[in-house]
Amino acid sequence: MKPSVFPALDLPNGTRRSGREAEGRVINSVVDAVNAFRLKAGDRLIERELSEATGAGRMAIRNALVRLAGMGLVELSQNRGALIIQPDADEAGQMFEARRAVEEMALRKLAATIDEAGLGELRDIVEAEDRAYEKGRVEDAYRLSRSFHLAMSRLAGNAPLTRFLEDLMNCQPLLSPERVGGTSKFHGTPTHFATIEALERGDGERAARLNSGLLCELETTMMQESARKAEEVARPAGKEKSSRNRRTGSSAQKARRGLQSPD
Amino acid sequence: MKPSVFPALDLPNGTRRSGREAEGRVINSVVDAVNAFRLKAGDRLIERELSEATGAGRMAIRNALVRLAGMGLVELSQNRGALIIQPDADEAGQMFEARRAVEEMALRKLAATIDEAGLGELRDIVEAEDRAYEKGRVEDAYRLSRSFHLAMSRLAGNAPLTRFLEDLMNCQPLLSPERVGGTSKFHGTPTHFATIEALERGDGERAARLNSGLLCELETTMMQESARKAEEVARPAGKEKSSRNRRTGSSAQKARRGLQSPD
DNA sequence: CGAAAGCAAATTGTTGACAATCTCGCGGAT
DNA sequence: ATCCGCGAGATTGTCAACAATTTGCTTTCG
Repeated sequence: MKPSVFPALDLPNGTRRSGREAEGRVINSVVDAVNAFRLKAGDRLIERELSEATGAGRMAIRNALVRLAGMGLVELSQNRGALIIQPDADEAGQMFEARRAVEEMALRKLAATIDEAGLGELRDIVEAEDRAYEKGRVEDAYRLSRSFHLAMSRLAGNAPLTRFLEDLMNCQPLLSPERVGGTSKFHGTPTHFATIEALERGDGERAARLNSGLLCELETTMMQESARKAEEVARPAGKEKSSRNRRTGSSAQKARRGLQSPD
Repeated sequence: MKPSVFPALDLPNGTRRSGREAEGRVINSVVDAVNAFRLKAGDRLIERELSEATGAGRMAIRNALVRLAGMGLVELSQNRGALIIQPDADEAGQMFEARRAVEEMALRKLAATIDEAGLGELRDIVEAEDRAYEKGRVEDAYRLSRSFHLAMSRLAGNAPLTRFLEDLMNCQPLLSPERVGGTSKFHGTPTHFATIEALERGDGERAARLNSGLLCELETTMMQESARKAEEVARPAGKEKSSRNRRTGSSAQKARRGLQSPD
């Protein structure tokens, strides 16, 4: 029995195989698997596997894949199915830049409009994030950091920008070969606390600057991580013409199932 | 014979009924119809009609509708098909705000990176826009203005932000009951020229300020237009509890075919 | 031994028929 | 006269079978 990238997800007896509900289940499965690093850039999404994992019918799965493509998380190619996108360094930089633009706007607006309830919500998230870091629960910390940035955008009250930010954040795990932000190297909570303080004082400029600085740090860290990994890979087998060649490569695509098996 | 919302679009003999190509044809038809004000907020998109208009098979049409929903242009509801979205005043404001955020970022970046070729491209577009205005070709002027804003974003070199801006601009015709920007009331080319000059001098701040100011003016004009229209409609029949009620209304949905027929 | 051709399995794309649901006009009752 | 139920038609949702394409392996030839 082969292990699946997706969690067991035993279906409650009455769960429908199709419909809008099933479509959402598929989308969540993929997004969660990407966020948990069970799916990596370039991995193939095979309809049968998704069907077995989520219990959804083919129609629901195909719709989900089209929507995931619209979210920019997967790439559809004719007769060859769906791949998780493989952003190169340039595309990754653009995504960070877009995140900065969206969050800057949100923070400037938020400083002028946030109320005590909103501040409380943000504080609760960052405190939970801090506790998760201290206890070494990187998975939770990662999720809470994500919640924090998303909550800032949501509280700013711009739905289209928030949806866009959500899409960008779903791509984030694909920008670097391994998780960054849960390790000792990178710890965002101090800046998160400072950002909340700035918002409290109504200083939107400072909040925006703090946040953009954090995102720049994160970007730098992830790029270094990528470069290090790329060098490691290039050392033993230095014959590849370009890192982009994996896209047409054959057996490399097979490296799925959560653990990479480089040949 | 009933008139269609969609242009004739005689299919070349070898045109396929399905596949990626047909999907794109359907998407373009809908986007074009919205931009040309042949489709209005709340209109239903019926699979059979789309099929007849574009020559696409049902599969291609359903995929296209899912993608259009992802673009935020249509709303899908179970067993009831696809409707063009009906943004209320608040949602419309958010879309303008999002546009300002994206274009501000693009212009600040562009001022530092644009070259003579880019400036030439922008100048060509605005000059054509100006000529179109003078000759009263509002359709062309509208399209060229759109091209101008999109070109600025594209030249700034951020693909995700440009795609997002494209989606936002596709929704723009739905934010006001009738075309704004081709009438004598609103003329954007002087500001467009000034923005190019600012970019030429490397003054990104001024370019961003000019553009945001233009967008604010446009927003104000469109909101006034909306308010005026709403008042007109409310005068004869003042019993509606909320403008949002049309969403569940029955016969009002039937008001399609380019000309509205209020009962 | 390496490379090209070919074959079989796996995967995706498409179609048509059928089922489920919604819409809207019609008729009857209050 | 108005409201409620109802049923035919229209529209969307689902499925299973089939077609087309790709993929990876094997075979064969140089």
